Amino acid sequence: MNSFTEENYLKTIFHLSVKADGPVATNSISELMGNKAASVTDMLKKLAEKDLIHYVKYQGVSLTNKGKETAIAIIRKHRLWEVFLVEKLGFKWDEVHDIAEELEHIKAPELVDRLDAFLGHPSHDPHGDPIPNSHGEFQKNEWILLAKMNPGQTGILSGVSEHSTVFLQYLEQQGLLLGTRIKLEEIMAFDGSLKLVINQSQSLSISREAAKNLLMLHEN
Amino acid sequence: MNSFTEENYLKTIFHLSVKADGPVATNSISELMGNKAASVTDMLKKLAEKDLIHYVKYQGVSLTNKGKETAIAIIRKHRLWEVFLVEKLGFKWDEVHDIAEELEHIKAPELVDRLDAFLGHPSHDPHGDPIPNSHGEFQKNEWILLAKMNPGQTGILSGVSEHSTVFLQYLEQQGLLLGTRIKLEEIMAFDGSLKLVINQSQSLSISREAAKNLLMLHEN
DNA sequence: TTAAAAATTTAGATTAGTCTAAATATTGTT
DNA sequence: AACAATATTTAGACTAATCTAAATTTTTAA
Ligand SMILES: [Mn+2]
Ligand SMILES: [Mn+2]
Ligand SMILES: [Mn+2]
Ligand SMILES: [Mn+2]
Repeated sequence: MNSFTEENYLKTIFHLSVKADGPVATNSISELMGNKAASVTDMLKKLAEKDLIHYVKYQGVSLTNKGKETAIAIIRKHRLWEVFLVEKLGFKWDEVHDIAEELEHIKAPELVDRLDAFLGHPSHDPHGDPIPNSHGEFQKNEWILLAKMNPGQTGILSGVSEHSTVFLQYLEQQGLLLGTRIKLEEIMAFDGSLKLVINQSQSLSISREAAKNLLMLHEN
Repeated sequence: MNSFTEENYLKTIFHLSVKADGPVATNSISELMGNKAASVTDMLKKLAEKDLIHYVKYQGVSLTNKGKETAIAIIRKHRLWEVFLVEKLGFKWDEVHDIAEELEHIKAPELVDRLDAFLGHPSHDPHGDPIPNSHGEFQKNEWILLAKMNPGQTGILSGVSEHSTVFLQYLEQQGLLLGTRIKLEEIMAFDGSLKLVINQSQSLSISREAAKNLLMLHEN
């Protein structure tokens, strides 16, 4: 069995692999996990030893099939627990990420599938991320960053790429919930901030920083 | 914050304190936890340092108020999760102890009380043990061991003092569920085994070993 | 009341995961 | 191509939790 720590490394490597399409760099893992690069190197050796990653000194890493399966299983648990916390226990979407960070490491093999059934096999977590099924399959969302859209375009806010409480509370305060229709009116030349119209009525301005974490689906 | 390991020691010491009324011996902790006595001594020093136990070299330990509160909080979580697993996820009572052993260490402070409310503030876990409330209060059950009863006496099976899967499956197979009315007919002179009548109809024989783990309430 | 047995603690070692500082390899730039 | 900057790895050290073997204390019982 893998330790709590090994699982967190695998999950981090998985998330980084999705973005960058080459191998994942030691430093990027170090940065995302808040560990020093030297510590990361030690762990990479151990994960390679266990056939969870492909590791070539100085050349970065990628997940083996075994490693990918393991990572996806953890992500599945994380997202199912987030649904549980919001749907059943009444937590708000900005309160559940850290709790799920603990719950995702519970090992009991029966538990996940029973939880999934209890929740009615949800397809997405409270932040819009797809939940892998028990075979590890899940659809890739056709998301486009709000920050990449052009003035005049419209879309539905369907996900967030940052799960921190501060960010999610900010969104809620601005009325930016998942499912909100957003029209990008204008991009300010001065600071790149975005002028929006939400739900065809309310107008609102947000920073480019914020827009980089908002995932949109085109209407159709 | 206390580590996973420290929490398990506190819980073990609490359970041992309930039985033996003097201080708890190093060896008894060692035996129950499956660790060597030398390891226990190391941990006792650490727990004493953190004011969770009273520890006098060679004289055994007892919990401080702080230690007792901590232990009860963990037991509360353990028992609530067991109820969740049985009531909501459909696990059987013999499958949940080990899973709860993991879940009891989840730290999120909001979680417990929300779970408690979601479950409708249950008073007992699936094995008949009382669940402490959020202030750490819980009634002591007036249990008597089946093995201590006399022939002719009748009672309701209300708890078990052993939570292992093998034992619980054995009980289920014999039709010995919580709530069953049991009349003790006779104690065999040869091996001390007990002849029972359950629910006023079915007759059944069990070992003294089994009877030592069955907790009865007198009818009234 | 003293010697043997049992319980407990100490000493010294090991493993996982982390760190800092130093060494080495890779990449980018003149 | 050579040097500087950056990225990565190695070396050596630390903490938490465990172990074995040896030393010490307490208990039992002759
Ligand atoms: Mn999350
Ligand atoms: Mn995690
Ligand atoms: Mn239990
Ligand atoms: Mn535990």
